[in-house]
Amino acid sequence: MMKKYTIKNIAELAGVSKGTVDRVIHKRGKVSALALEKVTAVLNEIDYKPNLLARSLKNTKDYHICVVLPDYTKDAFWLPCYEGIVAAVNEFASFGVFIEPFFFHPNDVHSFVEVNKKVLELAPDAVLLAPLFYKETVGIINKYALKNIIVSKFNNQLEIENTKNFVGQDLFKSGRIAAGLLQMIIKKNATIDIIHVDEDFNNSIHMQEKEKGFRDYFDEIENSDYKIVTHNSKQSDLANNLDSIFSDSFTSDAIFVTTSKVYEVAEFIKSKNLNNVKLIGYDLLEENIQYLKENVIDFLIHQNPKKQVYLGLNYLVDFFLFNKEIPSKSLLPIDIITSENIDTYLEN
Amino acid sequence: MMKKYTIKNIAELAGVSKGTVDRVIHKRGKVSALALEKVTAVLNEIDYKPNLLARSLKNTKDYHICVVLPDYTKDAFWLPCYEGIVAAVNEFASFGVFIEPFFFHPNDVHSFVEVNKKVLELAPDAVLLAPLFYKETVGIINKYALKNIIVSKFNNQLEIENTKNFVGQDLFKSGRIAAGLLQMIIKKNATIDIIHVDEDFNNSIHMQEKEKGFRDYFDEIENSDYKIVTHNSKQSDLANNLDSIFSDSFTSDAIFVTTSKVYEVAEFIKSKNLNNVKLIGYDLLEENIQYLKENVIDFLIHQNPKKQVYLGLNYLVDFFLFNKEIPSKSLLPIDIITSENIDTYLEN
DNA sequence: GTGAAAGCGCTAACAG
DNA sequence: CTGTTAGCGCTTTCAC
Repeated sequence: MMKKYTIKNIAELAGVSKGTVDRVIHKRGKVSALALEKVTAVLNEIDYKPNLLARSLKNTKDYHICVVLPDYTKDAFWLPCYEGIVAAVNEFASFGVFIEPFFFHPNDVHSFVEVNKKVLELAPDAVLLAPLFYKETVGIINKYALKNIIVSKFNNQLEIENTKNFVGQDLFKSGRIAAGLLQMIIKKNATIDIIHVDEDFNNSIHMQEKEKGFRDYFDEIENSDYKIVTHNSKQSDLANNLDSIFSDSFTSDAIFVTTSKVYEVAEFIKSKNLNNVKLIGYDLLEENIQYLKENVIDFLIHQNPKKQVYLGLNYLVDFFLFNKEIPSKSLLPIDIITSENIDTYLEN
Repeated sequence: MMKKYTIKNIAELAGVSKGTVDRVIHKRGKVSALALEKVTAVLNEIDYKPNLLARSLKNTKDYHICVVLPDYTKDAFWLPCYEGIVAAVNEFASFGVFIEPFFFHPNDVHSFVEVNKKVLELAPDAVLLAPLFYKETVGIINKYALKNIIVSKFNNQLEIENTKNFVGQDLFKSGRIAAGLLQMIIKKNATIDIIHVDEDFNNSIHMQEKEKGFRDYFDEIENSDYKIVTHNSKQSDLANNLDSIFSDSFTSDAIFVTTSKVYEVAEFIKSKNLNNVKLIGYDLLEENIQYLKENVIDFLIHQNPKKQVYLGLNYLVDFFLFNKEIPSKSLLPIDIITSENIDTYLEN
């Protein structure tokens, strides 16, 4: 067990003052060659770890972080993100960090732009945002950059300059995972339908990436002939589309829904008693959990939105308070959820 | 956005001194009714959050935590635990917390006792331990308690008095999860073998709990007749036992291995070309990962030992530094791992 | 180029 | 019972 050193100790050992030690440690210059040498000699001898609490205390500055995300009353997918924010607000308030959520309408570019304008005027220290709309995000991010506001993204991995980091999942892989799971529980060369359910198509890059991964998996299987058909459907047209998927001339063995709207498909399957149709989709919405427990949905893939937001905020806080580096990208594990392990995730 | 208040602010608002405010906040008494009233009035008005950095800085005490766990060179299961320790050591050293690992031999009660004796003499502030041996653990924990050393447990949930908390998983549930996964990929009323592979039987409560959950799941399925046979096998006898499981007169459709030694079974299955036998087991050991990727193992259940240790340590640190409460029990999510999502867990 | 000193917010010791 | 004061470790300002 080694002794703990403070700046004062080092100053004494090197025969200089605390101020000089500090200048050396932070490379602030204005140090004579001799002093520099004496201090570095000591530093090399011992294992000095600055006391991060003290360092941060000195900096009595308050930090302000805004989170820009879709309104969870419009799309329940975003509810856990809000919970992540609430958790972070409580956790970090005691350290002088204020976190504030700002909501936009998930299908309305205009509200996205407006809300970002508002945030821009507030000039917080950092913004964590769900960049649903590519073009508009590019514009707004540049404005943030001009004001030296740090921007982090979560959930949607748009390749954009000037952002500090991204927290989310690898969507291609998540598509492959869905495919791997389905393959295990369906017969060889089955007929599979991919359904992209979304009100608008702002989510389309997301969904396409998942589809690519899904198809990639089945393409790799040798001597096989799975029939995979893709459908784009607005939520409102879904019933019609499903009717035709299960019409006399067609039928489906399994369905992969690329969004959290899988409960809509589950409802249809349950009502039509299509008990043999395998179903896989995304996210732990109330309705999805219900259908999972009833085994209408076989698997859910957990995108962990709460953790995404919390982690994104945590990175920023550690950066501000303790100068910790932020990784440019953190891809979270992709959790497979069944009716059996769901509870262990909900307890959290 | 609300203003941030300090003790000084409150003192001014209440017309008393900082000392008095501190006494009120910490209920240290020795405060006149009038002063008490004035201060509480102010506290009710505003939302005061003490600056935890400052509070902790004042307390210049160093904390010492010992982790007692099996030697990972004897059983690779414990390697990630060690990694969790290393991560925590680096993370928390800057806050004046020293964390030190102590290893015992996983099959040797004696070494467990000896190592705990050594730790006891060091008299750290807290001990995080993997309580492999029930009886001996009870004895040692009482000795820790006498010295006011906080004890936390991880991995093995022995019901023991005088411990601060437990981090681990619900083993019964993990057995059910294994069952649910197998059921999806085997034919109805298949023959299933449960194999408890372990050198000694110190792990037996662990394994039995998993078996209970596993059987519970199949018992619940109506109108079914799955044939489930349990085998206890030392690692050294495993080949013989497997030979008899797959002898002419018997055969198995699926195997559930209740420990991380599933790779031993995988090796057998691969060498005998038993391609149709489904296999599920525990933990992300190198060998297990290899067989998972080759699809010899169908599923692994991830017990997240690294996270268990890190979280256990994190609780202790937050308790020491910031007085955060420690939950008496935290059950981690039970992750389902396939050849497709394994990489997303390894990147971490 | 360097040291001395002040102060971040909180706690604890001490004098009154 | 209460106010003042010193000091945790670090940073920053200000004389010299």
